[in-house]
Amino acid sequence: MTVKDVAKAAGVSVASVSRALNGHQSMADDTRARILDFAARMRYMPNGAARSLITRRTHAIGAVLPDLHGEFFSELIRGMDSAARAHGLHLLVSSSHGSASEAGEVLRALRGRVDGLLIMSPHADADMLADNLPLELPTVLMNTRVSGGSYAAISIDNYGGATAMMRHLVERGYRRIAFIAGPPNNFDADERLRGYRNGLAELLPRQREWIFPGNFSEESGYRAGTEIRANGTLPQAIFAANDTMAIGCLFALGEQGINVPDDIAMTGFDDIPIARYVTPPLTTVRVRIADLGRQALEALAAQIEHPDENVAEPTSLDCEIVVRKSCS
Amino acid sequence: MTVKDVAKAAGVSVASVSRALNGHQSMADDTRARILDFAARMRYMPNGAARSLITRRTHAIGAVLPDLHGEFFSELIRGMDSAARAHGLHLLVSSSHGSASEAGEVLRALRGRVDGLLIMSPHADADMLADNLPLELPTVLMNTRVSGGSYAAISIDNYGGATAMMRHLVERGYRRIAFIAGPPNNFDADERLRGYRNGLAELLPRQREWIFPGNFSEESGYRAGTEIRANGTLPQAIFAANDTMAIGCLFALGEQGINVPDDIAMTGFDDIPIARYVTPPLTTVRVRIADLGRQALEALAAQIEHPDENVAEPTSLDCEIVVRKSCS
DNA sequence: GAGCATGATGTAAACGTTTACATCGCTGCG
DNA sequence: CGCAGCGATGTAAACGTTTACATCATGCTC
Repeated sequence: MTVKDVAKAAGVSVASVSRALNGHQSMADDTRARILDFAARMRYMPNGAARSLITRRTHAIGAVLPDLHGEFFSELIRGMDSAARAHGLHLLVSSSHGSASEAGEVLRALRGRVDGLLIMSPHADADMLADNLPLELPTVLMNTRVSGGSYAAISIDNYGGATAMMRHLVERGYRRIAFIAGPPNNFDADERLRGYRNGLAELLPRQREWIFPGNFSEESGYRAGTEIRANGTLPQAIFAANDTMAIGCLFALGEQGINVPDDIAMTGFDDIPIARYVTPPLTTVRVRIADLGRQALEALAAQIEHPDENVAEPTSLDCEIVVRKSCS
Repeated sequence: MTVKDVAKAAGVSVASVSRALNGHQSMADDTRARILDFAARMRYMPNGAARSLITRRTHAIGAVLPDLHGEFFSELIRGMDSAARAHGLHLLVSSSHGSASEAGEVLRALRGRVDGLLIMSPHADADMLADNLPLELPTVLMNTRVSGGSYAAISIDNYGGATAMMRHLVERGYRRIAFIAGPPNNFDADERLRGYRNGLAELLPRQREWIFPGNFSEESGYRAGTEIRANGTLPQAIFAANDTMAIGCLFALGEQGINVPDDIAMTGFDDIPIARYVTPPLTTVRVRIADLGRQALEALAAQIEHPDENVAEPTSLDCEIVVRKSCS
């Protein structure tokens, strides 16, 4: 079923069929109606690849993500998707590239398939992008440390959120505050850690840092929770670099009979939907994840529609503390 | 940057460039190396649209989903994605089509962009599919009531899981069992409801049905939880049609000082990752969601690779009861 | 040394669209 | 009547690949 078949059936040229389908103006109304009728009857559907080839538009945008695990990405994709469909764009998701070379391959494979790229990847540094991105391909970087000029970037204000949380904990009277870190070399994780460290140094200069390793997974939070007694004295509060770890940790504490918030306060980061449903409900830093996705897509769409304009300044999304019962 | 530019630079024909890039056999090793070298230096990346046009392969598959909310879809997409990348396929996700016509549009828009389709949609009945799907496009239906022949289908054994849960509750001695239903006209929701009803009728013929409306959202579970006292006597157990509602309900019960499982037992369906982290941990029906996605994609890939073979019989994925503390 | 098989490379058609340009037939005006 | 102008339609080029087929050089066999 191609445009030719429809043309032959309707007794017109391919150009007319194309014009009828794309709603061009200078056409006799009855001709258009007849063509559309034939097209519908024949179940003709234009071939996207052929169309993309000539129009240089695919109406698809690629989202390159580090992972798809958990509610964070679910929310992120949801935000992107809703904005995408508002712009008539499709969303191509790609994920879990362990290495920079794998991430590079993904990027290269997307050439000619998408009109723009949304990239969130620990491997996305300036060199890697330059190596693997076609020039002139609209791109928005999310939560990345690459900055300065050539790409648009949008981030969560991880640092601001983490310091705000530290301030909150200190105001509530907590002093011995431990931190469960995210994966090394992860932008968000690093920024949150930096917020913890600087917050501690500024607000409680006497206190030592107390950091458990983690990798954003429930399991790593759980592990941190089981090691909490290891060096004798308990912390008064634990600040996990994301909610998922906080929940894993909460679970481990529960198993040991440690009461939250009476024995230890617990806080997280992200405010994933279930944070309010765990026991006790989790005090956390709200990140409007879906908004992040939505705004990133909007920025990308703007770039696609106005390719000549300069790329926008890096934007960052404010966070806000959500107080619940996990922190008295 | 096209194949022509590379050819010119390397002083060969476009055919040679194409052959070098695609690893064809009959080529002098040094020629190939030289071409590859030029291609790399010039940052040449083949245009996917052009390639698709001639090869009739896009290496993309479309996932048409009803929604993207919550961990269910996150897991599903993750399962699909991991299988997809194992087959060298990209995943195009599309979601939240409220109406049949909107869903139809999505399907049509995918023509020529994908090698196959994974469809999970309440609107996907036989007619609608016939109207909007190009003939011969490999398709796998997920959790749908359409059956019988023309399309491959893979489902969760919702009915079996729900009856198994009823059996479990009855064995534990619960008699007054309420059910929080999912959205009307949703295949999974209907099957689970059917499991509750038939289970009740068979195992406890004396007991009346007790059904709260819901729509799979936390909020609707919460609402059901607040109405639990409405008709005087409390149920002994509540079986929610999915975990998300069970968690919302748990939260509402907690607010009213109703103890789970001592006052009321609570069970869900899906075993989403956080089900084990709520308090009390949720007894539920485990559905291997990621596996569902993975197997659907495998079935689709098989269809794509062997288009001549008959479509496989509808498959269904067994569920299993996961006993946790929410049900003594 | 002629003929031939073989392997390397080039030429050009094909994929299914869109669109610039050409053509054609009217209408209306001088 | 002739011609400009215009609206409707057709023709064909272009998009960037892949690949069937043609060509060509090489080396081998007899």
